[in-house]
Amino acid sequence: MKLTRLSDIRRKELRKAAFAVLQREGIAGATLEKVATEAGASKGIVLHYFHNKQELFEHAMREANAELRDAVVIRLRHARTPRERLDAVIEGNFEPSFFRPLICHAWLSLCAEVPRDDKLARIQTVIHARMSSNLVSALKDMVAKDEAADIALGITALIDGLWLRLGLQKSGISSEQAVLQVRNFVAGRLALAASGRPKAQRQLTSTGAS
Amino acid sequence: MKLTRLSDIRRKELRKAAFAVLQREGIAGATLEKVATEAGASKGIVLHYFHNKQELFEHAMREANAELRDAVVIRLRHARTPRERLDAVIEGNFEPSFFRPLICHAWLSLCAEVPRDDKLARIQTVIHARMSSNLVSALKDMVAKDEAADIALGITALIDGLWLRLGLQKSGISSEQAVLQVRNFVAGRLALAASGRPKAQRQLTSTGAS
DNA sequence: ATGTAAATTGACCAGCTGGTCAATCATTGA
DNA sequence: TCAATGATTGACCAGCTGGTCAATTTACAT
Repeated sequence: MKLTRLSDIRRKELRKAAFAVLQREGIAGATLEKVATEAGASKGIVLHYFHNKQELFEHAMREANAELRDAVVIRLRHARTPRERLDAVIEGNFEPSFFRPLICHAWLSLCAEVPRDDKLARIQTVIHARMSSNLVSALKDMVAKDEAADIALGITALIDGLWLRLGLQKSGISSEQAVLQVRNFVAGRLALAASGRPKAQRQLTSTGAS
Repeated sequence: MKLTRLSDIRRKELRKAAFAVLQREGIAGATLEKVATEAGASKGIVLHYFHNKQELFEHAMREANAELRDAVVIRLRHARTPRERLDAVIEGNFEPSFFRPLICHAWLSLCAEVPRDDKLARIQTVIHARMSSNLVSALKDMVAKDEAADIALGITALIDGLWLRLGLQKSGISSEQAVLQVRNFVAGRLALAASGRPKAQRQLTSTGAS
């Protein structure tokens, strides 16, 4: 009854190596040979533990997300009030040790393949569902249910967008800036929800985007 | 004095073909042969008009962005008040004929290569600077200058995030939803700015994201 | 018409790709 | 001790890649 079988260790090493190569080379330049070298092994061993290239990178995406998820879960454990749960999700998603351009680059490369890889798409769906669920669970005590869902969608989009900025802009933003930006978004939307309108404004100032 | 030299026409065709292939195949699967076939030409002709593969896709990114930029510029031309200019930028970025998953997929693939292609990085910088400038120019009449910059950053990130959601989620969001989401963000932040604090809240509820 | 420059093709190449496979090497349980 | 199982390697392959190039066709100014 070994807690860590050798195969599990190797597989984890290879997943991490795959993600590391993705950071440097992008999806177009990430080859099995490079992953093997990164892990200090031969190409054959990679295909011994993973059925093919696609499967390897699917596991790399799972691995990377698991770390982010844990950052949120740990903070969520210490959260008591809805507000604290909200902050746990927000801060967890910008955990300074993860909120790094290189990690964003690798993540972007994986996201870019989502349309052509059903497994990757499924992982994305799960990630988003979990995030949405966490957020709505905290928000449902503060605003109406559908308003909560709408704000949650905004938060997830804003988080993704701030990550994107980190990866694409040379002088990327800091973890603190990002957290502050999301907190202000929430504060603004909550203020709006509290200030009268049962639902946030509809096309009052519309000039017709169809 | 021809308005459209043959070479310009070909180059435009090839840029569009490159972007179309990017939509289907992603950056990893986009080959010169496929681009040539998409354009109804031979591979040789692609390299006759573009020095190499990288240059081709750099021009593809410029081409795609130019269309989005024009959607904004046209709306901006009819805008009189700061509020209308704001809406012009927001609605332009979700122009229904462009706000499509396939376009997002191609765009994502290009963004994923930004870290390894200085020209792509430069284009991204220009795009973001233009967007930021447009937004701040409209916001500076409504709030303090640095608050305007901060809100503009939030808007750009939110727009990017909503695009990402469109591309990654099976049941993507609609153009109208996206516009509404950004409008509510702006309304919330403006309400916050007007309701007392000279600058949006700082770490009042912080639990320490370092 | 005719000569020149540009457009276009397809053959060609060396290098790399993901993936297979037979042959070793290491571990371990009995 | 020794068979058996799994780990690991490196040789090998067919197919595709970006890129070059000489040859041919087309367009056009004179």
